[in-house]
Amino acid sequence: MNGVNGRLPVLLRWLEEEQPDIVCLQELKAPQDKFPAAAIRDLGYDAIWHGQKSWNGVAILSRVGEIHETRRGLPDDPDSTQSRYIEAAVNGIIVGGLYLPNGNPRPGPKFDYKLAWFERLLTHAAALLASGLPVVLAGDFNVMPTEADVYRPERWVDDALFAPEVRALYARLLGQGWTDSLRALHPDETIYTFWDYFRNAYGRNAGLRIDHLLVSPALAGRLDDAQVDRHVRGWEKTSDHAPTWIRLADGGAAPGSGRPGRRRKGLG
Amino acid sequence: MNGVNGRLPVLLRWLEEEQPDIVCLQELKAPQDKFPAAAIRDLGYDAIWHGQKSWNGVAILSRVGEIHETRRGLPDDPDSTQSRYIEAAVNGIIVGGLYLPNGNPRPGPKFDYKLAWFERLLTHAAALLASGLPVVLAGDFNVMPTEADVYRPERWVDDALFAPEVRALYARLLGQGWTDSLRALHPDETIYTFWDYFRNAYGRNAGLRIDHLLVSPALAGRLDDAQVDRHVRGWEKTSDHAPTWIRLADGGAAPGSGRPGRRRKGLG
DNA sequence: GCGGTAGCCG
DNA sequence: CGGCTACCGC
Repeated sequence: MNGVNGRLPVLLRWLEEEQPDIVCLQELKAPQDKFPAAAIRDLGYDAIWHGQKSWNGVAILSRVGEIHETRRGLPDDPDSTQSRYIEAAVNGIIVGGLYLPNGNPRPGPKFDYKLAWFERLLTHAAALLASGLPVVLAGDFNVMPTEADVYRPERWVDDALFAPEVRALYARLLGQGWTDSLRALHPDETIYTFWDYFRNAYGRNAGLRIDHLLVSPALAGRLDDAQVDRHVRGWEKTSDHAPTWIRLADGGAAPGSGRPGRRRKGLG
Repeated sequence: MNGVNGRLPVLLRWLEEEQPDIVCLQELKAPQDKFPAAAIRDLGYDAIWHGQKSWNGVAILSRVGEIHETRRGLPDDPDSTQSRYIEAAVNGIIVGGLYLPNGNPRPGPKFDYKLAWFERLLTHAAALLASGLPVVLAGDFNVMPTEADVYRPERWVDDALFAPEVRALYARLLGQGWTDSLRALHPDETIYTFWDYFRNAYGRNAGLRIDHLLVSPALAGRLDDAQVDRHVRGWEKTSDHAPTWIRLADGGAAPGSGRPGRRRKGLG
């Protein structure tokens, strides 16, 4: 979001136009009591959120049934001050919304924190997989997984978003059995989810793919579509991230079976 | 203006709708090189301005001929850091655009500065009158001249905008021979030019008349109309002041002669 | 309340 | 570049 209140008109417009079923938001940049719950509810969305003054902040919205929160914060996190993870059962799926630390500058304590947070995520993700439940992990991972996911890879090798250690952690995560939805459905496409505000990055399409929707094996076969609402990045007063989403076929249906499922998960 | 860049859409809309001939702006709140000259020129206005970072700042615009700057700053001002006065000959008239210090709190150094600035203005105004030229002094004087010019006078008696010393200075100024255009043409009307942003002041019409257009004797006979564009105060993202303007009959014509003059001076 | 500033962060 | 915080001034 880069500020849920500053972007509220953009969020509401996107919700109205796209009517996503379940939404994960990151970077609310708002304290707990400044989350615009009323305006969101007016569009028919239930919401849970974990706010924080100035930084971070994550939320889950749903218009397809109650949100049963399962956790906020990763297990064994020594720093409970940063609101970066929220998880809930919605409509028979576990949804984990996350905002992984940026980690710059590298090296440094922030980079170390990113690695430690990522390790805790791996541990929790393994537990989620072990449960056998249908799970989506969605959010800003602050990692470009491969050279295909960044406009000029050579300029990013020393950056915390593209560092070998970080890419290795992402690879280990996928190695657990998660499916990177966007890449799975578009193996050879240039896909970006983020364009920074400077130097006309969006106009030049100098972007990054750092927002990911990982699905557990129980859901991989139901992946029906996965896209980025790129045009939203061109709106006035918009976030530097574009909404990224998947559509899941109804439980049990095979992918490409022709009929789009009703369930859909976006993030912004 | 309360920020010429933050209010640029409002300014441009008002210029387009009303097409004033000559305009004085106060409280630009922009450094010299951040004045939006291009956008203003695109509407057909020439401009001179004296910017200042964060505070004050005055400008004169004209669409009726060249602006021949005659001074910026009052004579003998020991503090050249505050941009509060700009003066030019335009279309045969001397236009002095001013932003008199607010002066609160009273007593205090800011109040003393207001009195000193006002005294320097009196001295310069006397010189202008002595010249015999047609002169308009226009701007935010930060004075309600009488009890008729403020919503609840009793609440303002200790305020720097209504203090006896300040009203006395304004009375001395008028005593030199200037005509307070708005009051001259509307002796018994409640006229406000400013409504603060708090407590729904505009909705309650809890306003002040602090923006004045004083004309020299050479122009007093040509006063044709004098009004406040009150509705502008109701626009989105608008200034706390409303544009205030006079219309002058063509040189030599008597007031109320039936045919409106072309010349008009606004301020905002 | 609503401008402007600065520093922080990304 | 553009959120956030905080402060300042009116």
